[in-house]
Amino acid sequence: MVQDSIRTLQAQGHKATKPRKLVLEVLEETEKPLSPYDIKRILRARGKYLNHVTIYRILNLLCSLNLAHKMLSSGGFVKCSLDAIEGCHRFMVCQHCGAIQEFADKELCQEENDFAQNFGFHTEHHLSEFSGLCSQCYRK
Amino acid sequence: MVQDSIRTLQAQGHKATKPRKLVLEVLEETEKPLSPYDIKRILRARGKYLNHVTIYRILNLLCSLNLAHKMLSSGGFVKCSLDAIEGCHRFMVCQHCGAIQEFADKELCQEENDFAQNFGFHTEHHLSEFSGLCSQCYRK
DNA sequence: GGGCTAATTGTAATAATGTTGCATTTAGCC
DNA sequence: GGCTAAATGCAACATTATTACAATTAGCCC
Ligand SMILES: [Mn+2]
Ligand SMILES: [Mn+2]
Ligand SMILES: [Zn+2]
Ligand SMILES: [Zn+2]
Repeated sequence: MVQDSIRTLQAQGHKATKPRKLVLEVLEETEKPLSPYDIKRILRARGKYLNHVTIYRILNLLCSLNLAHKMLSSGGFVKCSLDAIEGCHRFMVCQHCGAIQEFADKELCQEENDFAQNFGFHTEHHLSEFSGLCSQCYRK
Repeated sequence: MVQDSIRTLQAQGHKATKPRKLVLEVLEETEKPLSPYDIKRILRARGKYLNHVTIYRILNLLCSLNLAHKMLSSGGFVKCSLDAIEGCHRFMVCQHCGAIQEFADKELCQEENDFAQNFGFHTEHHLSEFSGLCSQCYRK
């Protein structure tokens, strides 16, 4: 919910501005990764004008608060729906329809940590992205 | 080894050109993610001049043959050292020194496939990146 | 509600990154 | 050593991203 994100913003001392609400709404409705200029175009089509500099700044802020995430493969931004496990960002991306599905799994984190440990590597953050077909697209 | 990559190139019907060797050498020596323009700068400092368009094209080719990989988090390119499991690209990145370590693990792939299956998602490709500290940097 | 002020946004200019079409060069082959 | 398809270079352009500073606004106080 956009409203939840707004509350988190305010709880951290940031203002609930109109541009921030607009960006959050677009991300929430679209449910697909969007570039800053995608967001600008979508808003323009609705008669709302945001400067691209503003959009960049808003996306940076949202990511720093884990309210949005920059997709690894495409570089597009999505709204985070889960309270991610600290430093862990995982998504499935349908390569047919583009829909994304966020997920989290403590066990997977643990196994990855153990695995890396074998290399002497001390893991702090996990990023992972699966691409494939969502259930709807797979049926076809 | 650069020589291995060159052989793979030729085996696939591509030419072993001087620019391709230069790009492979830089990637191999550096062992850190590099942008196309990073590569251009490094070569220029050595008195070698490659057009950025050429570098883009070489990196595209190398990635399409799985001889290089575009890092998820930074967008930089690295030389692949392993014959990756089909459609699976995994790296650890030291957030202190920037060194990267490629890895592969069939079991992890299987677990991820199973996990996604619970969402009805049919996984084809796995991308993952851990960030943390390599053994050297961790000791300090 | 109306003013105050720090936070936020807009503007303009610039930098960095990436792409395209076509001329020129070169690797691999005979 | 020539031939030719493949690869590279060049020029122009398009897109994406950042910076400095001016204008606006959200949240707060009264
Ligand atoms: Mn993230
Ligand atoms: Mn790859
Ligand atoms: Zn789908
Ligand atoms: Zn390190």
